Amino acid sequence: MFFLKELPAKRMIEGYTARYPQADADTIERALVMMRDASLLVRRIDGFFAAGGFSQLRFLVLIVIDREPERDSLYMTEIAARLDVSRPVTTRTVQSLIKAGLVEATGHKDDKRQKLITITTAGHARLQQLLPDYYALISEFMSGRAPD
Amino acid sequence: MFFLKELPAKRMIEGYTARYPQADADTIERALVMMRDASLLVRRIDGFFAAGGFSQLRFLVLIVIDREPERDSLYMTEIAARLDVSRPVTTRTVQSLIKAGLVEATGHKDDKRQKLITITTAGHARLQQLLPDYYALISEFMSGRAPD
DNA sequence: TCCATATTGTTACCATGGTAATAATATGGA
DNA sequence: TCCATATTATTACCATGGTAACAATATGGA
Repeated sequence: MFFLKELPAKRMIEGYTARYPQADADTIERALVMMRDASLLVRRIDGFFAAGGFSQLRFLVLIVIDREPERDSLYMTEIAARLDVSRPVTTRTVQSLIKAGLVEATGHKDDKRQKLITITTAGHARLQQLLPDYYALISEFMSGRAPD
Repeated sequence: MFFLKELPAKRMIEGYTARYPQADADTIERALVMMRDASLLVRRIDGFFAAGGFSQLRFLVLIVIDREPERDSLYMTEIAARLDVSRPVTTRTVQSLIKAGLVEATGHKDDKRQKLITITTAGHARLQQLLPDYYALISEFMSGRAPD
């Protein structure tokens, strides 16, 4: 997360960057605007999921399994890789999804270390229920934002 | 933070949004790209500050006090408001800055509840030391990113 | 004036991200 | 074959965001 309600005036960034020619003020300002807008949107999304006792990461776990072509399940490590999140966080998130009955785990047929995660019927239902509101929230947020 | 290494193909978003005309696929994709890029940049910045035993939020507290026109100090609530961060987090962050000797607190002249936070000489030095690398990091990140 | 209400900063606690270390299992080269 | 090494998932713990509740203090209307 990045917080700074009022971004620095471009004049101020220029004052800082004048000594360092590799950092031009326009680029810095674009980055600060991006981080602030993204943080506000993430905060809104987190609030949306938290209100339903859920979380964005749990939702994204369902998404990456659901959208996998040719397959309907993924191993823990594959989920971590597709989400670019650490494996301990994947463990915790998937366990909460199992507890909620939205996914289930089965063992690999010969590698006993691996766990195959599959979305349950309830998980698919939850995903379909959340998607429209999720997209509507993003769409509504973006409509109130200056174009890039 | 938002994680999803591979964003959904626009075709997939269209599949989801076809039923919900208010959410057009281009807008959604733009939001997902923004959140992913911003999360990657924030992660890089957090790593940069953590490597020096610091944090982005501590840095931003110094920034908002330093850049305040006509004044060289701010009250806790003012810091929280300018950073759009909760007051408990402000308390904790400012306390760590005090412990590090980078800011100091004095009381309001008649309102005994309020605390005035001022940057010390060491704090100004730290700020000047961090700024060039901070801007260079952002600049370098943005140069490897597709334009909006 | 004085008491209900608001405000300031803090504490306590929860959620969710990370890294380091570990146990169980697989693998591959001597 | 078998032992060093790698990989998978997990546990333990840390950092940093949040809200709820609190004590101290200020304020304003009856």
